[in-house]
Amino acid sequence: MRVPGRFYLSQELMGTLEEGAVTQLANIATLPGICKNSLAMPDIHWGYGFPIGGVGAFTMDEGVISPGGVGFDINCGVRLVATPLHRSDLKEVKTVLQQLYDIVPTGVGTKSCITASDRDLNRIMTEGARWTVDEGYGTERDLLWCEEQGCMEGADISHVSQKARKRGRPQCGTLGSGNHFLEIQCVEEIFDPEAAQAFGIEEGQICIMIHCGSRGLGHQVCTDHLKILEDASKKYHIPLADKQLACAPLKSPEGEAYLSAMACAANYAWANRQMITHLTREVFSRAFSLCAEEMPLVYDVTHNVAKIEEHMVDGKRTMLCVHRKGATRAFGPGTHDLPPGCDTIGQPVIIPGSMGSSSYLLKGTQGAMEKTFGSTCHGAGRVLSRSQAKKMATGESIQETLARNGITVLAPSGGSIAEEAPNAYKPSGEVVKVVHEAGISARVARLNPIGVIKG
DNA sequence: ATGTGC
Repeated sequence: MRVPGRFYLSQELMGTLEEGAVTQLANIATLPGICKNSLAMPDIHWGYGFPIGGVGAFTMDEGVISPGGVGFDINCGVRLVATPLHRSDLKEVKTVLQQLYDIVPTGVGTKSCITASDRDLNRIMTEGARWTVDEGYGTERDLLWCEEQGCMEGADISHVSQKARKRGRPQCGTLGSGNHFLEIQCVEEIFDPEAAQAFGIEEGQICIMIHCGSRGLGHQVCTDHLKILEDASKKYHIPLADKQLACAPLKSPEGEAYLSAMACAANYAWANRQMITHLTREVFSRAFSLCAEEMPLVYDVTHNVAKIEEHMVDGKRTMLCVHRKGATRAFGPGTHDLPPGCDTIGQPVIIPGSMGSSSYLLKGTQGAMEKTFGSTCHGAGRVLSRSQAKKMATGESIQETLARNGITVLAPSGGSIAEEAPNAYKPSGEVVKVVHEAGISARVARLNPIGVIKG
């Protein structure tokens, strides 16, 4: 190890720590150009190369870029959409949930209501959410309340394969599967009234949370470039503790090619979440006569990406490539890329809970800038594998249990519910408590699900 | 995560 590995965990979560994930945290610290520490958030679990919940920052001169530090679902992320509705306005959740389920394509291999043309796809990959808004599916304001305004610089479509394009074309505007979801939630608790007001959130308010990523396109970009970077690791004589850490110097043609293809996939994911936002607004417009302006975006975060950012290292401003894999940016007050009116507050941070458990709205802090390259956790984090979870309970029994707690769940199959059982994940409240107490983000609000659409 | 698997 070139630097120490550091993780954030509580006594309560110690039992969830997998040895393999700790090894992966150590492996990150062996890579060239690693800066200060390899880091793990309290939702750490075993992943491909990097652990999920892992953060690694690398210097531009000596450092590397690794697809294993981003994940297969490039720009998997979460957005929160507000409504003017109060919980008392939503007595019958089943009808509106069914309408959402009917309009948002859900599950593996599903196709969108629109198939993007080749020219559309070029714009989706270079302009991200801007494309969706320009097509009439959203407002200018949506872009302001989105990390990077929903578009990452440096996207070069020449590094995205035809295979990736073919998979991506029919999928813009689809939810996907696994832990991806669309939830109708209610703001249960406000911890920080000033920040909640700045973010446009109040107690009792109905919101919609959308969790999804770059679908088949991002997956294919990752697969394609892993192959290229496996060869590049040998070419540049980078010793790998694990083949899954395939990487290339940031300043190499192979490294730059991955970064530009990754940006294309990241932009696709933002266009995708924006399209799903539009579909959601269509349903609420019909059911409650609400226009898009009455359903503003609270914020949109990515939790699977690598970004070139400036950070203070030993008192010096330093450009770094920060890999966040199952980790969320949590920029504090006075940083750049904060949404309107949030300069003294910090960026909104959205932490989805597991099915049936609370999600959280946090804010970024100065502590995150000092300790974690402006990063925090991304969610609950798995404790049971999908196959283990499936053996514990049937989808139907989980659905019944949640229904008794007033939560309606719609999913393509019982199996997809069983894989995402609440007990397959760490308790989100405990994960959030750790990042709050460590000062790497701060609680603003807690939201509880009322209706869940699982992918 | 994924047209789910060497």
